[in-house]
Amino acid sequence: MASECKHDHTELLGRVKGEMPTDEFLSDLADLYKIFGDSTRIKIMFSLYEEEMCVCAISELLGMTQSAISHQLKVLKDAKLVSNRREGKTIYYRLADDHVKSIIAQGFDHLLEED
Amino acid sequence: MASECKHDHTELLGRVKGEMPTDEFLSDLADLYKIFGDSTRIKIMFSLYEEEMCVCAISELLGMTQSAISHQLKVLKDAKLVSNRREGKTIYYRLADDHVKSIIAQGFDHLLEED
DNA sequence: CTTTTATATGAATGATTGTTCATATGTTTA
DNA sequence: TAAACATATGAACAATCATTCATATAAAAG
Repeated sequence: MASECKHDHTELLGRVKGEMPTDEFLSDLADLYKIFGDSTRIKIMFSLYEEEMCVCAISELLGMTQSAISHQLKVLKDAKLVSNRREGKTIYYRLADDHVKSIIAQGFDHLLEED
Repeated sequence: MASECKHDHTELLGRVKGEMPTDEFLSDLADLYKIFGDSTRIKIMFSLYEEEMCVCAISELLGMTQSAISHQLKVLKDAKLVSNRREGKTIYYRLADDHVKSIIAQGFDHLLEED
């Protein structure tokens, strides 16, 4: 399956391989970024950046159905990127921790700092 | 299309809306993270973390076909996350800048710091 | 206890996307 | 210039996934 070129990479590959995390770790890392890689979810997380919001407020803000928002909130919650609390019939969501904020801010800066 | 709940969110929505970037910006942000959200691409970027590598070395390292690697390198290059140089028949790829490293490192830390 | 309100969820569908296969491009060597 | 080598790329296929629709759960109000 792999390449069939005639180069000799044994030295280089040995070095690089030694510094690579496990496949499992790298898959987890990809899965984490995958969650940030959807504009609906990004918008939800941005909405929650400053304060908590209930589901219907988010769906109103984004102009999307309550169902679509609930599905994405579930994805975010399963990934522990948001948490929630119930108050009567209403459920309020908030960002899980400051780490989420810093990841958003990081990509934000990257986009802004492009020539 | 939007929610039809009876809550009054006008005040909240006004506040949050004022701090939200444009849809276009948030889509670009999602697109950026989408690129990090694939384990093959993450592995490629990690491979290039310390030093440049040619295509066949990467495909040998990851145990994947040259074609698959080339396709993903194109995605990474279009997003300006990697750049390359030619040396005879061989083409060497490297990370475009330190921003890519810091984004990777950020997610890395997030995974490591979980309970 | 029935109705209303707020949210969650399963199934279906359409769109996106990663890999493969075949082939093309570009460079060196014989 | 013909063959070998390194990489790129278009088309096809399979798999993933975001949204929709219908419906379920759960709490409050009447």
